[in-house]
Parts: sequence; structure tokens; C-alpha cells
Amino acid sequence: MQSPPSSAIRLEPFKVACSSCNLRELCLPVGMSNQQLERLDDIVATRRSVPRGESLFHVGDAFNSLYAVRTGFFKTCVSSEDGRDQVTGFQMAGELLGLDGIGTDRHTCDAVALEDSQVCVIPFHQLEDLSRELSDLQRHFHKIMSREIVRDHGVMLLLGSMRAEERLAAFLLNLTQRLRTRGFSANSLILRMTREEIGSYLGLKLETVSRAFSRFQDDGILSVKQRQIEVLDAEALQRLVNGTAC
Amino acid sequence: MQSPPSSAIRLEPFKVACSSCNLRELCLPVGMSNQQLERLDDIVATRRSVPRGESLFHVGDAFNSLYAVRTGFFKTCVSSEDGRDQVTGFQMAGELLGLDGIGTDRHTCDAVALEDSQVCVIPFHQLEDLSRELSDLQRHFHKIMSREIVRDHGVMLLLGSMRAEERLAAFLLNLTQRLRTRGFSANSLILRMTREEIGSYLGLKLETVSRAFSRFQDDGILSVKQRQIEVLDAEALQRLVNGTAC
DNA sequence: ACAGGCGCTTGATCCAGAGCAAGTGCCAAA
DNA sequence: TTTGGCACTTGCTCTGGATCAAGCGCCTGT
Repeated sequence: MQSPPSSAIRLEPFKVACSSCNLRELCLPVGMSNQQLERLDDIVATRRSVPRGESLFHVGDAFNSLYAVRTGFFKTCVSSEDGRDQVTGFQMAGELLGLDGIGTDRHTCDAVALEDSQVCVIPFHQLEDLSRELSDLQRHFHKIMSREIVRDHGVMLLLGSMRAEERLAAFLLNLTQRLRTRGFSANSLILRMTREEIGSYLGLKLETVSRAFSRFQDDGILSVKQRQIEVLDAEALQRLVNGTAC
Repeated sequence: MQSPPSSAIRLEPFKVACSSCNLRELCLPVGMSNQQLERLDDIVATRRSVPRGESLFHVGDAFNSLYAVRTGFFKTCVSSEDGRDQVTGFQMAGELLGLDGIGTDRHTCDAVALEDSQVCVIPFHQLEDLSRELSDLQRHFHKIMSREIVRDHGVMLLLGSMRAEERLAAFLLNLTQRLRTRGFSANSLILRMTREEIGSYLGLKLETVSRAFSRFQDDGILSVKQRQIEVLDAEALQRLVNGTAC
């Protein structure tokens, strides 16, 4: 069950500090005082680089740490015994990876870097120890887990009841929303994933995703040049998600 | 946003005790010592009865407590602005409700009793306080949240990549598995939910669910009499889920 | 015992998205 | 610069499940 240590693993020796990280308003430290942040710095001691295409962890790997994305972009995917594959999420800077492993002490999904990425390693048992001391940290960690559950429910709603174009619209709005939070333009984005990965996430085939992109372009909602997307009419996307545009 | 206090609310005045509950091996107390259990008893002080068809909480309700199902059966559902509805789960004895509310201090789904039910009320902030003292409790609570995330990923896999009959087979196997854990027969079960609710959970229309049941009956996999189901060939269900039966 | 209604089944038709196939465009390696 | 391959697009056909419609059966309340 144990994967061989990946050649991708590179531990960075230099000092890592949540307290001086420009993601501290997005990441695990949200809402913590400087004093508390120093305690967190003590346990988040290492970073790890993951080149594009490599895995941060695999299904079945022993679970020891959570990972906070510092730079780059990941997908997580689960697969059934017979090889069916499902992308369960895409993670960008400031988001946590590895929550799936807590329940069984083994990771239950693969986390794959979609571009050269760097993560902060958060040894989980130390995080638990520290969160017994710092109630702000404890509370925030619980909120992060809960929000992941709520996010998953949103994806279920999407998969269970939306049509192809509605799904893609919801996906694009979600992406631009998260990019905006990170200070990027709300209208221009570069997709880090293939049509097939988008399709897997949305429960569609890659051809259907491609056709939906083309349709959006024909309708003047998007400009699509391969993975370079310009959102020309965000309200139209929103109307699609709301089902108003039928 | 606040729902009026439901006529369904009935607080039970008598003593509640996790330490003597026959669900303690399934529920929040898993793995706790007797001494620790007494501390938990102190905060889980009340029960609440929820008659069939009534809600334990609604979307938008203030979040204060988690609820452990003591008896009965619930569904949780989310809905989008335009009224699309999605059942996100079914909960039976020993399972927790309300984890969705932690992230925003508001519930993000409705929890509806599908039969007359009783839940234990677990004031969340007291649970957080106590779990800062009892690392076993803390660890177990984290595992519960993580498993919920993993469960949700499984549902995404189902919704994203399985065919109708495979979905129903997976659903039935999951139900019988959970019933078995609770000491019930693995082969005979009474569904507490309608075809429409099953369909919503599985991303199918009620007619499709009904047809799949009929098909399973024709194939000798199930005996179906309305909501009374006999599993005649569990291996066939398993093969369907594995995709082996194509 | 009876009536009413809801939940369920089943048949017939329709259609969104899957599946298949061919062709294009872009990037990377030789 | 050329070549190969992968990602993507697009057209055509097919099909699983949705939709529409009719009828049945089983509770529940009177």
C-alpha cells in the first residue's frame, strides 16, 4: 500500500514562517494573533516542492501531515476498484490538502500537482496538540473542515441536478471567485487543468466540456483560447447557474 | 432567515447519559474511557424528539449544537436559489448531524426526520472546550469530520461516474452495511425514504429508481415489496458497483 | 368499511450528453 | 526546422435516463 518515496520530494531547509506569509489571511492562520502565529511557525517547519505531474500523496499512503498550498495548483482524485476516476477538487494557494487522511490514518485520494507547486507541511498530531492550547486555532480548523463538507454538498448538488452548461458555469464562477479572493483579475484566467479533468470533476465527458466552452464563446459569454479564458459576461454565467436562463 | 421555533421541539427533562447509551460504540464516545465519558455526559444533557416529517434544523438557522441520532432516521438536503433540491445524506442511529453549520455558524442544509426520531443535543462550544481537555475526544471528533469528507467524495464518485443501476446497488450495499454494523440483518431492510428521495440522493428521477428496483427484482437480485426490500444476491450488487457485471 | 391521496409502477416518447471518429493546433524534442 | 504527440474541437450517431402519461395499491383518516 505504501508508495515508494517520490523523486519529487524536496524538503526545503530554510526557515518557513506563517507569521510572515502573504497567505496568512487565507490559510490556516486566519484570525490568529501574532503570538499565536509564532506557535504555529514552530510546527510548520518545512516546505515541500512538487513538480507538475507529480503526486503530493497517493491513496493508501500513511497520513501524517496536512499540506497548505503555498504556490501552484493541485487536483485531488479518488478512484473505485474498477478504475473509475473522479476528480474531487482543485486546490490553489492557501487551501488545505490531506483532510481525507485523518479518518483512517491513510490518505483516501491522490493529490497531483497541475503545475510546479510548493506546499507547507503541517504535522497533524502537532497541530492537534497545539489546537488544544489555542482555541482560536482549534475553532478555525473546525471551520475549515466544516466548509470542506459544505463545499462537497455543493458539488453533490451540481452533480445531482444541473445540466452540462450549468455545471461549467458554476465551475467557472467558483474559480474566478477564488482567484478574486487571491487578488487576481476576476475576468481573465488560465486553466491549469485539461478538459478531461474538468469533465471528471463535473461528471461530464471531455467532449461535452469542450462543446460547452464553444457554446459560451458563440454566445459571447466567454472568450476561449485553449486554456486562456476571458469572462465577458459573468452575469450570464450566474443566470445559468440560477437556472434563470432557460 | 430564522425559522420559527418548531412545534416539534420537545426537550426531554430526564437524565441522558452517553456512558450508558447502547450506541456508545458507534457514536461520538467511541474509544473514550469511562472517566472521559462522564465528562461528555455533563455536556450532552438533553434529548430532542423530532416527529416524522418535521425538521431538526433548517438552512439559515443559527448553529449551536451538533445532534447525535439516538433513534429514527433523517435525511439532509441542500437547495440552490432556484429551488433545485439535493438530498446529501441519510443518517441513522449513532450518526452526527449538523457538522455543516460549524463553518459559518449557520446551518447550510435542512435535516428532516423520515420517521419519529430522537436526537441527543451536543452544544458545540462545550464540545470544543471539552475536546481541548480530552485528546481522545478531540481525535475522534476530527476523525468523524474527516470520514464525512471521505463519504462525500464517495458520493461524488457515484454521481460523477456511475450508471443508474450501479448507483442504486451502491446505495443499497451502503445501507445494508450500516444496518449490519447496528446489529440488524444484512439481507432484509425497510426503506425509510421515498423513491423520490432516493432519486435525489443518487441524481436520478424517481421513475428511474423504480425501474431499477423492478429490474433487480426481475434479475433475482432483490425482492421488492414497496419499501420492504430483501437482498437475495448481495454479490450481484457488489459486482454491479465494481462494474464487473457489464 | 370506505374514500381520498400519495407513493409507486409501467409504458411510450424524447433528448441531452455519451460515444465514435476525423481533423486541427500547439508545444516539445530531435 | 521538422516531427510526433497530446490536447482540443467538431460533426454524426446512439442511448440511458428524463419526461409525460396512465393506472394501481396501500396507508390514513373519517
